[in-house]
Amino acid sequence: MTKKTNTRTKILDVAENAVLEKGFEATSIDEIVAGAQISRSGFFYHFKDKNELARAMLERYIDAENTLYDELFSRAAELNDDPLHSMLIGLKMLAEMLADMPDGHPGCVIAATAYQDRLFDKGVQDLNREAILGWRKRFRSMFEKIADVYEPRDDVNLDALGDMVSSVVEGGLVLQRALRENNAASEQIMLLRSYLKLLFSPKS
Amino acid sequence: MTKKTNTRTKILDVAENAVLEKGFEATSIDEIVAGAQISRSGFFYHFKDKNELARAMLERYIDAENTLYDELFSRAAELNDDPLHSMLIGLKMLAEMLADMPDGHPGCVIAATAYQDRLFDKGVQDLNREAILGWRKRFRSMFEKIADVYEPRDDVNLDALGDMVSSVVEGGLVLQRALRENNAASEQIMLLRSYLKLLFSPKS
DNA sequence: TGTACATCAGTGAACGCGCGTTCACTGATGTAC
DNA sequence: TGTACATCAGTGAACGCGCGTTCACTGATGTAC
Repeated sequence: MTKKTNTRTKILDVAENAVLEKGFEATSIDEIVAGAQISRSGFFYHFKDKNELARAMLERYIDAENTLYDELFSRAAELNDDPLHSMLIGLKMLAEMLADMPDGHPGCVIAATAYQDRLFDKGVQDLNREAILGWRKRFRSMFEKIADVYEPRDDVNLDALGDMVSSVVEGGLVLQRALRENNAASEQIMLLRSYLKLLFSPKS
Repeated sequence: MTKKTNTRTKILDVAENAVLEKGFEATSIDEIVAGAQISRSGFFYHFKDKNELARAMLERYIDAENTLYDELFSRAAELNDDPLHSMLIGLKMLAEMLADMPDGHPGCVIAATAYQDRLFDKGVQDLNREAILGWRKRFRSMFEKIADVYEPRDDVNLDALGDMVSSVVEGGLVLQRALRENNAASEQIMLLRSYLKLLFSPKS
């Protein structure tokens, strides 16, 4: 890793923490450069303005989340061949991961950005949208494989069901933040798991 | 209504719209007073500082949400005596209400505040927390009445299930905002409804 | 009914601080010949 | 191997604008006697 990517990463780390704590607008460049131990102009060497920082943060977050889902559900698929059971294992692992974070998951950059989107240019907003559409597609295709084996016990829109994973994660993290209860998000994911278990359980 | 409450309400209306669009910090007092057609000092006659505006906005939003839930679920109870079916009717009505809003629900003040909580004093954060705990209690007691009649088909934490209503609303609104699809929140509520239907369906 | 005073619902100008951004510059490292 | 030049990864000082907040004031309405 070059020196360049080192400093850049440090800026992004510091900025992400600050933005999750108090929002993008309320996070000053002064504060970021203090945390990253560079000068104000050092920041502008790496990012041409604050909007470009937002885009970079969001891109990095989305990549990390995608990598996490890839690893988690391919690991789950190794543990069980059945599409339903490997999905349930994956969600359990996701819930445990969230619960294991001592001070709770830092929260989701998506939600923080969504509620301040007018501050950003269209590129940042589209990034956000494309990420969620990507997760819809990912989970929808998993649910289709499950539905091929287990006929759903209720008539559901598979796109909406794909979105439900993102929705439950986002909603759970908002709750966790507002309640200051570190297991809120993890419990909501376990309820989503319970729903899928019932929805795809074989008819008796 | 006195002139005082008129102007105050107008300030809150303008502020709420602006905050939902771009966040609290990015909403300037200049912009609020322009929308409410008063002078900057007129604002400070009604609110001693920006933090007091945040508290008032949140209080008003929570009251409105509580009134909405009261009306909706008591209307649903009139339509069907059975606790499960009246719950399902109430959720359907909630989903329809969200779908009927032409430009989508304005979004949730709770989430916007939760992701900027370090900006506010403890009173504002506690208000947020108490509101969600109130909704937990409200829905938990409804689920208890249902569980008395229909034995749940899965072992669920009733507090978490009570939270799930808030979580699905919040998560759905985040999605709706990010996706720019006006029916996202409403569809997520219909999935929650589907879950409750399966969870409390009589064993065959 | 008249007068005196108090409160309400603001106005308008000013202040100072912090913010994002710019600009001229610099020392260390890399590359061409 | 030496020299010249280019690029990289920043520094430090300055700028101007917008922000939240204050303060002295004001005209309209309400209340006491």
